[in-house]
Amino acid sequence: MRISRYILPTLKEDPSDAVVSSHRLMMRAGLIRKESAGMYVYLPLGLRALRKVIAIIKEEMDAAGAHEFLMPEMTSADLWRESGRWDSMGPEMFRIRDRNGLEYALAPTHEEAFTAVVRSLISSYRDLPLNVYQINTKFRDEIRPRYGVIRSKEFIMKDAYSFDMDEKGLDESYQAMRRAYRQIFQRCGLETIPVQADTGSMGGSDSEEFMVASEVGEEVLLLCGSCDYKANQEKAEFRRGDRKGGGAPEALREVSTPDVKTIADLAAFFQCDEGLFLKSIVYLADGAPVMAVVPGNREINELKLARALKATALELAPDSVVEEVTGAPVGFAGPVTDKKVRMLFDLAVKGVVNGITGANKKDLHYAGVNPGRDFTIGEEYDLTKAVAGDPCPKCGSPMRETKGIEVGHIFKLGYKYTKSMKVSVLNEQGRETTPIMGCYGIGVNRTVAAIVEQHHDDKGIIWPKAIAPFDVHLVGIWKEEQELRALEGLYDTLSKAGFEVLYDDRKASPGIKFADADLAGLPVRVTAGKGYFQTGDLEIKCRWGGEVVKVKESGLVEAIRDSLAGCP
RNA sequence: CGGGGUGUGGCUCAGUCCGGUUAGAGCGCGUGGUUUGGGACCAUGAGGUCGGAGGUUCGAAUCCUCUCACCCCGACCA
Repeated sequence: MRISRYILPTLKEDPSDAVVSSHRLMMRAGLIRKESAGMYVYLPLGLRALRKVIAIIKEEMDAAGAHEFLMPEMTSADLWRESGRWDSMGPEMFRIRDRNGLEYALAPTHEEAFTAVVRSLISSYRDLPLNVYQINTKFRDEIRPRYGVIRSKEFIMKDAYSFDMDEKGLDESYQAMRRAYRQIFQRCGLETIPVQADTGSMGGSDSEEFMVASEVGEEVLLLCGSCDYKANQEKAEFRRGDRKGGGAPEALREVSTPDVKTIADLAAFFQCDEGLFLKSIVYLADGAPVMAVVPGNREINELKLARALKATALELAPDSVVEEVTGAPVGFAGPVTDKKVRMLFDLAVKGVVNGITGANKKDLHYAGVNPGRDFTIGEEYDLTKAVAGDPCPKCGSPMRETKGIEVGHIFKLGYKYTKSMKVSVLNEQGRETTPIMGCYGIGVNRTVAAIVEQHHDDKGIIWPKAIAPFDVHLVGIWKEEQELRALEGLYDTLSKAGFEVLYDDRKASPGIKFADADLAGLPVRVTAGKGYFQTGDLEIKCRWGGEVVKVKESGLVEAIRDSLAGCP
């Protein structure tokens, strides 16, 4: 491609609204433009990179035996009503009506749509297993789109759904996707951290997220320093064993604590470790009040709590409910009470000796609180967030925290959709059987952004060769028309050799051309200037580093191949 | 939704506090010329309802009210 006839609107300065490097560089290199908040235009160069990622995903999905579909992006409300998600999805789903008042969703995901087609396509166990996928636009009314293409309202996703006869089959489908995903990201030149993840309200057992470590990541990961335990914070467990307090159990006593409500206030007031307090927080789980009791030095992991409760909706109870449940203003709740409220205790609570907790009376706390004697631990779960430094649940070594961008997610869906949408096939015995599903997503746009995030320097992008929009950046530094003609020949040679060449034939100063080449970040740069016109010397430079290599035209193709081979 | 911030030519920004001629700079763009191995130089030119609406005033980019958009932090969300 000749740049003189291409669209390559590079920017010398950082756009004022881009705060992360991938967004900045994608704008500056002329890959994308913003249409409005959370919506982006792909310019030709950006589209080429996007298509490379898509091609790799397709190849690997097909190789794994999945079948590509193309689904409507506007999906009928009836479909969502069947699964029950028309009501449960909430405002993140765009809903529209046609002129007759019929309701539709701009699909944020396609479980229903795929389940419905597959239902019409299968009737026997012989039709399974089946893995179907598409690469298509998704719409989500994000509360806050940000980081350019990393979190947008409209994005491209590869979503796949597997259907199997039983859990064993599902596991095979799942493992096939685990392998495919590793292959896909590896081929994209993207180093990902597969972590154990929560399956959310979907239920199901296994779940793995493919994360790219990044300061701008929106998820927190806990990684063990010595074994292979990796989990996102929503799921992460940690080894228990901490005993708080000590000595002989003291008598339960009331302590006047006027206006001392928060854990920090309490720690200052009682002059003791925050872990000695039993923080008691009232939630509404599907509308019913519950009290969660955790050590004061720990944060509640609401996902773990919701899972323990098997609740679909969990929210902090409003003050009025707290007062009703505890009989005291907010800040004085505790498990030592006669009131009948469902209580869940974190695993660490039983290890507290002579703890301190709210007395369910205004301005009063109990000290010398001992589990078992002063209250009964009925329901005990892991309810707290793991943080950096906590011991690994597998090996006990301290874990560290990293932020990550989620680029892929695979999980076992279970029967949620096949049951609610009444999918069944006949098994070998001729009995109706409900297939079990798996679900596998990749955020395509954010994969591109993550690659840029992972591979760049202060001058621009450094594309892995598999994703680079072109293979070779041919920089022609010419003055005379005859020189330009000679460069055309060179461009022709390289194109015929099978390279995708971005050829800078512009009448511009060398500085501009080199700067643009660095920004665009194609893996191999070939420079043809004075040396070429005088002695036939060409220069090859790899964007990934290394020295400038001089070659003659006869050895050029070979040298480029070598250079590309040396690139990630 | 709460808090904070920004809207001035294609881009990055100054000017706004303290109202006062034809609204500025750099980059980019057009033309002519000189240049040409790391974002050249000279000359000349085009391009702006100062986000929008209303108001105050002799006079508004500047003050007031409303509104829209965008960015950041948080909340929310699977």
